[in-house]
Amino acid sequence: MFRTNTCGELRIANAGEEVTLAGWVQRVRKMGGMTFLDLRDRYGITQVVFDSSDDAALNDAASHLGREFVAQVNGIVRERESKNPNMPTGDVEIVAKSLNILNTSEVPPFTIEDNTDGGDDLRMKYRYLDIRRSPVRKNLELRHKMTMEVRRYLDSKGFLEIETPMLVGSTPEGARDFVVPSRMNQGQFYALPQSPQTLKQLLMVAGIDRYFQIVKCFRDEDLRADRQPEFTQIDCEMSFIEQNDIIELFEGMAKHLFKTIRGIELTEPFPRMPWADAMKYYGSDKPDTRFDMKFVELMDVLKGHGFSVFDNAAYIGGINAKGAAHYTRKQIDQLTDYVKRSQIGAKGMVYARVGEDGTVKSSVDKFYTQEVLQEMARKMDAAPGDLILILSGDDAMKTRKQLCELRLEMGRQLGLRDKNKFSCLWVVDFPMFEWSDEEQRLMAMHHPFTHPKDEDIPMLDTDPAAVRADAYDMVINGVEVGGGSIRIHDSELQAKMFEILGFTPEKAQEQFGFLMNAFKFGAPPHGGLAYGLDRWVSLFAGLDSIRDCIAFPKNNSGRDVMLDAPAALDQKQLDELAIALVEKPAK
RNA sequence: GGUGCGGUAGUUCAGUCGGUUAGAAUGCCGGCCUGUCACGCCGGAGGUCGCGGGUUCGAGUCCCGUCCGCACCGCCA
Repeated sequence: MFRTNTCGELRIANAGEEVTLAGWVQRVRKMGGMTFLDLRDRYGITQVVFDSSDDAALNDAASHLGREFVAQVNGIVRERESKNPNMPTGDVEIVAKSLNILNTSEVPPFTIEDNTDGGDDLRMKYRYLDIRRSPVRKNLELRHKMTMEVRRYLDSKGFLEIETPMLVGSTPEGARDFVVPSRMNQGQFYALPQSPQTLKQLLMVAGIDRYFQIVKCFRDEDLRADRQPEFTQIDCEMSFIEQNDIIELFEGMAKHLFKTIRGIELTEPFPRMPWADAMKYYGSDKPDTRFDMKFVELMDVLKGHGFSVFDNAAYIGGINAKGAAHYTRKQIDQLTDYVKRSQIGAKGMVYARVGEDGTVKSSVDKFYTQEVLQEMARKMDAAPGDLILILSGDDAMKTRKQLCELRLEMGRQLGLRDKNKFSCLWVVDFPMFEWSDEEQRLMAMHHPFTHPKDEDIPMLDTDPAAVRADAYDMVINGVEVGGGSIRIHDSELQAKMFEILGFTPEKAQEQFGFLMNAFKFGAPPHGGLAYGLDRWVSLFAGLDSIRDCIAFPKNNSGRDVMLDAPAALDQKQLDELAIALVEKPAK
């Protein structure tokens, strides 16, 4: 037998047993006449002891082991003379009888320990070494456990897992496609799916009724800490349902995951917040509701008192940072600089402290009487010790987004964004469309197959920008962990949607004819949802970046630094594909 | 496409106002050590200061360009 046990399982009860372990050399401690070896595998670390008074040659061999050598050790489990309470196997050690070096190793470029000395770049280049570290391995284990629970839950609800193709056609709308040239159809290209959206709808037409798939999706857009060019969705679709059915079923799945993965029992229904409220009170369609600090509009209180910045503003809004009146001038200046950064773009920030005696001291005292400031404080629900921060601007939506950034930063500074606290909600009633300045047309906010709210359908002809959709996002701690919608199942309505989106009937037929044709053959009412697996795992693992729960992620510029991909193709391959590269013109 | 921060020993970093031979920790190599577990002690090796140009008597340090990494904005139905 290659090994009788793993390096994580032996306990005091095993004392006296003869065992064989195999693993990697974590560390060797040479004490002269005796040598301690920490042997590591996926399951843990076990100490092996070599004693020159028992076997001098064996002790010598052990003392020459290098880090990350692969070794097989046979010996007797013994209770330790001095125990290590910090490790699960710390009560025992293996008294070595034999040592077999299965492979040597070069010195690794960074330490294979929980707190490695390696930087991100280096860890990615040697990801196979990084994954030997338990924090990374645990994230992958968590991910595995989550997919198991997802399958268990959805299976119990009658869902079928069905694979859809990775090589599909490119579609307009939405993100840029990754494209794959076709050798057999020269000059033509597949696209990798941004999501199996239309295919799962066709499965509904096919009568599958409840479908899911844990599936890779591809979007050729710039990366972020929470965005990879390939990512995994838990993609679901159901027939003969209403929005509420979907929300309840997938809220059930969220609760199942919280319970089985994090041991958190969520009993209350998740709040459902209309999109308009999310924007009004949080300036975001994915508010972090772990803390309150809602926006309060202050136009009526602060406008018209001779402070020209506010007098000319289209929006004035404040947040109440409870108990933050102790903020120094320097801290407030830093906050001002924060919101004035080009990424946020506020022009300035007004602040007001509520003193212990209840008086309000602001940075714009010369424009406002204490009465006005008191009225503002009342509106803000401010108590002694609170700090009020106010932004204004001539574009209400932009100013709200700036205030949103300020709110999140204050939440962070005040320690209100605890990674072990979870606040879930549904954001519902998204707008159907949003205006694109670049394209000079309405674009689908969710996607072109989203069903408008029944009561808003008449407005498709009169005021399409005001139409709301049967679309919903699940938001946890300010992270959009999933979203979906009721779909259009009527070819007439779908055609109208394409028309509003600026498609000619010919173009719509060319791009989405397969879907509209399918709808002519008895498409059932249907809808669905997709959860972002990477984001869920990151949230449960308390990670700052989804990269940490992906075995082999891409870097900031979409490169796999381990594989050194993407890379140029051989001329022969290009010729087979009939692809000619264009020299980039010099700048 | 844009903004910010970073790039110095294998690794993580420090390096003052531009000034002598560029440092620390850790890792690595050698020696000592029989109860260590971040073992300890002694000794040693290890540098294209990302790359190119400029300013200067003199550049790791200042300026310009460029490459790479990270975070963010745009973008991401």
